[in-house]
Amino acid sequence: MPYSAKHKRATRERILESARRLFNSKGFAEVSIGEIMADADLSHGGFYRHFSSKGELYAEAVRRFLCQEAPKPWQDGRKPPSRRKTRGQRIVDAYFSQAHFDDREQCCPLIGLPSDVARGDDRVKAAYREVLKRLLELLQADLKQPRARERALALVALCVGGLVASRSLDDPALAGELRRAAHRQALATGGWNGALPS
Amino acid sequence: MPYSAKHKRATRERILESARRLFNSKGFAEVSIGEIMADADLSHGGFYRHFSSKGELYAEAVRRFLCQEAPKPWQDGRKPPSRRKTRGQRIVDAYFSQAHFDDREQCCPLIGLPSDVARGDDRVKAAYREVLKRLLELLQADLKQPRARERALALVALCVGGLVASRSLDDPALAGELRRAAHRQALATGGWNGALPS
DNA sequence: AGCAAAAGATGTTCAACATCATCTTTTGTA
DNA sequence: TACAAAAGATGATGTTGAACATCTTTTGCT
Repeated sequence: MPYSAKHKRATRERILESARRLFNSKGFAEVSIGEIMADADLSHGGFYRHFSSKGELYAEAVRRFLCQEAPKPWQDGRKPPSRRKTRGQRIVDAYFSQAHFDDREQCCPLIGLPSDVARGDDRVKAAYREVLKRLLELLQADLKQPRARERALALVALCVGGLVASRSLDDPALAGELRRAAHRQALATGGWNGALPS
Repeated sequence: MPYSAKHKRATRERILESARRLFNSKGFAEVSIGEIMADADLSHGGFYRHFSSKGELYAEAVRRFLCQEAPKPWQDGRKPPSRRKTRGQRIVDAYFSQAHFDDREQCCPLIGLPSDVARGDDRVKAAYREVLKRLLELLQADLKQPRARERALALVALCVGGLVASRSLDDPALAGELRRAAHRQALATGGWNGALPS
């Protein structure tokens, strides 16, 4: 048997990785298989050795994206971990950071592909739900206050809305204002207070 | 000159109306010109008597949609206007209503087409900004409290995020919970309190 | 009524693209 | 080193849809 099984898996990963980035920044219909394969340094024809259709690739790529545990660039902890912050606050801070705002490819999938998810098949929707639930549970666990769940839900809405809306604005000043206001509100909702980074 | 100028304008409106609804529920790439023209009871060929390209139609339709003043179904005031509510609260209540959630075609454009706007041309982005600003100003004017602008900005984020995220969920119970939590939080942020309608 | 000009319908062209068939290259195994 | 089987490349096919050319219908005007 030629080619190690490892190689095939690695190639498959390369395709998925390219697909993930391209779909996330441009959306399903705006990306062609040829584009994805070229991005992965392959010819378009080899595609069907790995996936049976564009839709299957999409579901798989989005699912990977939504479920991957790997830390994103905007989640790095380059700054001193600042032990004064709770986990929830760190999440919120990362979420509203300029880096996250700017990162089209690695951003939180909850905001990266809202409309495609709505159109996607069941597997995609299920993955979206899982990710949202995970974020929700993280936040909820952090809030010791009464009505923690409701607050956590509101935080999710604030995070998603703050980023989605500001992403859509062509006025950087207004976009920044919106993002920071949402951030500040999120900190208040979480019961976290202090200076704003980013 | 055959056909009254009125007729042409009316036809153009029909096309725009069909385009608006279809684009809003399915997105740019997923709708064909033929589909739009059929929806408007016209053949695809006549399209170019009114618009020079699909992109132009899109920009125009979205712009119309974003800027139209006509009240949407979910903004109706069928219930007793309840003079206890401020304008801001009425907006927020309408925004988070079940009817608004369900209304794919007439929903607030800020949540209806987030990803298409990001890809759209400058006119589309400018229109999006205008709408968001208008909503922001409405809310801000309603908040007499200190930091009214910041609160209004946070409200916008809550509204957009609450709807976008819950729209993407395949679990109706969780979606409803998220929507109601965002609603409740919005009421608190606005300084409005009272029972929740839906 | 007859005409002309514009609206709308019908059909064509062209490009993009998903899918697939087939050919070539690579590499593990004997 | 030779072979074979799978990976990957090349090229073909069919479909879709945007854009456009051209034909037909409608209707305001004389």
